[in-house]
Amino acid sequence: MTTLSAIDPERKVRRATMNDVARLAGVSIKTVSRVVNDEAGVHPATADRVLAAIDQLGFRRNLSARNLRRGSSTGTVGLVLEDVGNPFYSGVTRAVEEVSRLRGRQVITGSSDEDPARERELALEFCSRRVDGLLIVPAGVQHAYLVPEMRAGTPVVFLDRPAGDVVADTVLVDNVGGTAEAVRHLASFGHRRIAFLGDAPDIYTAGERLRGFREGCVRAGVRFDESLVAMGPHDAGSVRAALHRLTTAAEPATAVVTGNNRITVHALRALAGSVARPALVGFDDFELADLLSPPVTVLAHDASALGRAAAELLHARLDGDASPPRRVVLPVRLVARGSGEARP
Amino acid sequence: MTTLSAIDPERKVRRATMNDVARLAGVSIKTVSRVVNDEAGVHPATADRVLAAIDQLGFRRNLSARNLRRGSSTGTVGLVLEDVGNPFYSGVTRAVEEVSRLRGRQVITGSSDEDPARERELALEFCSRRVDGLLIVPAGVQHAYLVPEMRAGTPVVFLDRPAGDVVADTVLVDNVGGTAEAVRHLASFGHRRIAFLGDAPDIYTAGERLRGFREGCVRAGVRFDESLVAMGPHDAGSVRAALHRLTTAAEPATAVVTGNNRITVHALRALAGSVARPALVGFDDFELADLLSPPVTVLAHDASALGRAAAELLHARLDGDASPPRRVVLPVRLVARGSGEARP
DNA sequence: TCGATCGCGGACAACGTTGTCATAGTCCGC
DNA sequence: GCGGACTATGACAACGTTGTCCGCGATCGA
Repeated sequence: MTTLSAIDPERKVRRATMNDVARLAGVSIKTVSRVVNDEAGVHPATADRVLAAIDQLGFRRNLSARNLRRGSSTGTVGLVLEDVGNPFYSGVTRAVEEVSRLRGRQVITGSSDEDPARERELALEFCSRRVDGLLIVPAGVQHAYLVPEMRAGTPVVFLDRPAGDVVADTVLVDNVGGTAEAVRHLASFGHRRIAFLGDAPDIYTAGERLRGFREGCVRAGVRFDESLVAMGPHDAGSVRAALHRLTTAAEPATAVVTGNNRITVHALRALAGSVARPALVGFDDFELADLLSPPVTVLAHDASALGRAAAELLHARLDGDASPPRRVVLPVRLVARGSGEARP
Repeated sequence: MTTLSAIDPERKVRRATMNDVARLAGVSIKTVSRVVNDEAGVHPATADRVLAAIDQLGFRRNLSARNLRRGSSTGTVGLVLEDVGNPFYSGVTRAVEEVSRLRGRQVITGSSDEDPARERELALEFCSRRVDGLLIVPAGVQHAYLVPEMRAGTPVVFLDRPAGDVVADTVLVDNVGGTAEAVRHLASFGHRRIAFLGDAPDIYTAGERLRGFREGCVRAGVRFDESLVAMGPHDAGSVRAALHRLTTAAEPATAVVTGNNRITVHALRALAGSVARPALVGFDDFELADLLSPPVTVLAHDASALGRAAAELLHARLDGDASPPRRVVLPVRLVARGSGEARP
């Protein structure tokens, strides 16, 4: 095994083009193209010469040029989400990558950090790169900026949250049904003072989950108390403060529904060590929830399923599916593990 | 707010080009180019006409063509790792994205699933797309295939594991030192029968951590016992089986060092509920480790730091840094939380 | 033996953009 | 009124690739 030097003094070597290969092999550039593309009609001996030249020069065809010339697919898909670092979205990313790979496409990702301007910037940048399609977890509610792109034939699928003002394929999870189920579950154990701790209400999922919470209260015959709702806290400190307020009020909450995985984790950390812990059901499943004590009852839904469904929808569009836009709602399952089963 | 139709009957609209814009605005294509690129020397009135035409046609310049023509940067970076879905790597991805964004580059990712062929395929595919640089978590040990690319000026930075047979920038964590420290820690609490549960030994990090384990034993005056080493198990079942074997042997292990986050999690799940749990120190930190009971002592290192260091090294190369290849080793910190502090 | 066919290879244009250079018009000072 | 400097714009080629079409020699069928 020889160890090869990485950074050569002879740095500024121009990349070999088909022209260079053709010259070295003593054929025309078109013949090189034929060899590279496995086209028929090249004499084996000629092909060998060409392949040798390709090898010698380290030639690698320029996909930009190819795509430009062919005017067809660039073999890429753009994925705009909130944060690739969040385990939930990284699960989505992985699934999207998986599906796309099977369809011969690469994934370009970008994190919007809940900033609508950044979402737009990323999506349009991807369009400039002529991605074949876009998968977007919307940060904002205005998506008219995508209309020219969609009209130009770039299919767009929204996931996790719907678009504000365009009609397009959308894959969601059952936020309302899930949260309502959490309330029903807690009420069935006798809880009457149930709090909801959610993210900023202008985030679609947060709003929907609050709606589900409200509906769940109505259905379970539990009084919906505005003062038991805290929308917005999503970092450790604010979650801790909100939780403190909710559990030390005059009529304190005996149970809490947390609106997403991050809030759940912050809440668990805030509650660790406290004596009288409220019962808790968290939206989003997370690793090790089963190993905590008490194990955490969650509203589970599958990040992979979400990514897979969205990517498959997108690829169906790319394969020519021109049916009306679809809205897919994936189920949410309550996984009872213990934290939601304590009596008040 | 008007709701706009997504999939039009008038689908097959060709994307507008600068030519179309030029025709509509009644100027030459070059003038459009000037407006799009904010070049000086265009009459404001002309520029307005052009901008109006751009807006009307939904023109968005084709970056493929631009990059082809300019022959310069494509503004992309390729990231090949094992699995974007793994929280550790998604942290890396996020950091890489962050750094790249500040430098004006997009990230294309691909998961190799520990398959060297797939790693190679992905890396070369990225090269065909003319990424400005490559970040690779090697799956295999042969990287000679990258030499032509590196010679052609594509900088490559390896992260988390070194390359097999090329000299290039590399960012690693202190695997040996970390694991040795774990052994020292356990030994200081009186453990003499310490087991190591690692991934397949042909994975670099697994091998290094085993080496660190061995060194740690020597230094701590603990007998290194081959029979207390299990290399390879990395799914729930095999980890459970290995753990069972190690803790029920004639001279059972009283403490275990687990070789990465997945193995740690499987081990914790296998040990949950068992009465006499061995002390445990896991390589890689993970969310909620502090909330388990007992809280899990880990060898922590920062995924973000790893990604950031690698991405910054890469961008330094892209900015012309031609110094000899560097090897950066990031520290590993033992975070004592409880699971490693039980006496035998 | 002659025309038809086939296998192989090449010349050329085009994809959408930008760098270079040219040109027509305007304005200034002397 | 004229040279020169400057402004605004355009014509053209080129980036690296592939599709179209054409040519040349060999082989084949009648």
